[in-house]
Amino acid sequence: MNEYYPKAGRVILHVDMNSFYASVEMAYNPELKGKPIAVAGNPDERKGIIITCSYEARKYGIKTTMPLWEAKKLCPHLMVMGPNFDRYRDASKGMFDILRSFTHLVEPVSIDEGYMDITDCFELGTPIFIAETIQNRILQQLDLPCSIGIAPNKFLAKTASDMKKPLGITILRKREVSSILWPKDVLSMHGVGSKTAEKLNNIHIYTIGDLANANEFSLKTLLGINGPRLKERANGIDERPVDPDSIYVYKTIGNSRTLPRDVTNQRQLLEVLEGLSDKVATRLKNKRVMANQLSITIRYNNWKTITRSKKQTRVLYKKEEIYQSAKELFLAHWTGNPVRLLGITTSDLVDKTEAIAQLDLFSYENEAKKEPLYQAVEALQKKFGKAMIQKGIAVQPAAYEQKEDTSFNKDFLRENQDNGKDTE
DNA sequence: TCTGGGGTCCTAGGACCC
DNA sequence: TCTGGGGTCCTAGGACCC
Repeated sequence: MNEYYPKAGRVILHVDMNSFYASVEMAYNPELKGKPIAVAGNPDERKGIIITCSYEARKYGIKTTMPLWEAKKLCPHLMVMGPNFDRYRDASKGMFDILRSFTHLVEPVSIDEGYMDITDCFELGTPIFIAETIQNRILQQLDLPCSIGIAPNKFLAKTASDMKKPLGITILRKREVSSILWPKDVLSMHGVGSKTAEKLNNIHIYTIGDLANANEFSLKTLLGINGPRLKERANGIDERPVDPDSIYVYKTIGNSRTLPRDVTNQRQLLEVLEGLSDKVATRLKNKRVMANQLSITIRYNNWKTITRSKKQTRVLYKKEEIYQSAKELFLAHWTGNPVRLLGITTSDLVDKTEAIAQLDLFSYENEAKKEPLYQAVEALQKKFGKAMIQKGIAVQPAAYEQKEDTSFNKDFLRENQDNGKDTE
């Protein structure tokens, strides 16, 4: 058990951009301000769903992931545009730069939200003052609105930032949890989706308060380790630290594509896989990582989705290698039915320099150590002392091809076996 | 002419090892 | 004529979030 002192009285902010993509579009083109606008995919490519919409559009009942035609029915004069991801990335960078000008303890969780630990920032002013300053600066410098939650931990800060939108600042203290949080529907809780809510309802847990006071054992049986964790959160307990480095740790990198039409032609599907391989390879390269695991996703036209994965024997990073591996999996598992979506995801990622170092270690050092010559030198060193016998980089890669041989070396080997090296 | 694309974390079963 | 109990790795799928 390592000693862990939960920091007493942390001050955590959760900064959440309001209808981010739509707001960026309005900042970019101010004529859109005050109008019902939406960012959506192209319906001709079967991607016609609402990605984000402005507050004016929300008044009509338009929601994220709603099909475009449905949104148009609710609001015929809705202004729809395609996504401009470069703009959103730039705006996101601008926002996080502002946050980091207050403290380095900033943890981005997505393109438009992040946590800050401002416990030690008292010299900058009170938490509310800091939050107001951040909000004003983002509004003035980027013309973008955000909401901020202030609380003693991440869960409460996240919950608080959700309570006033747009341009809200909300404090949620732990002692207010029972009066403010407990009356709410469990489904409204962060981390509880429709499936979990349904399970909870089945055992007569309907509100966050019900969850907070539920039997821990029943929750564990029902939801696994997530059960007790949700109960803790419902009681306002959450000791996760704000980790500014979490964004640098990539767990998976993947790309997927919904095809404009269902495809049954194998050649066409392989072409799509090739394109995806190219994208994934580029992203691996940009992030300077290599992958030990690759999985493909096939979604059929009946919406049935399968994933098939394979642990790799060699680290992947080149487009060709990724494609070969993906192709193999695809051909082994594709039923021949019409395909709606294809995806490639790489995981078990390792830092490129480390991966290369490991490769080198494997191909040079380990192989070298198997070399009779290398072992002979070691044996000599043991006998006469390292100072007397220079080892250096004596073994050339070409020497690997040598047959194992020479009784001369084996003698040294035998001598060494008695030296009590534990095997196994 | 329903239902995007990027992720994280967890579970569960089987293989395999000690 | 009997078969325990860990642990880890691999694979597939599901829930959830923005």
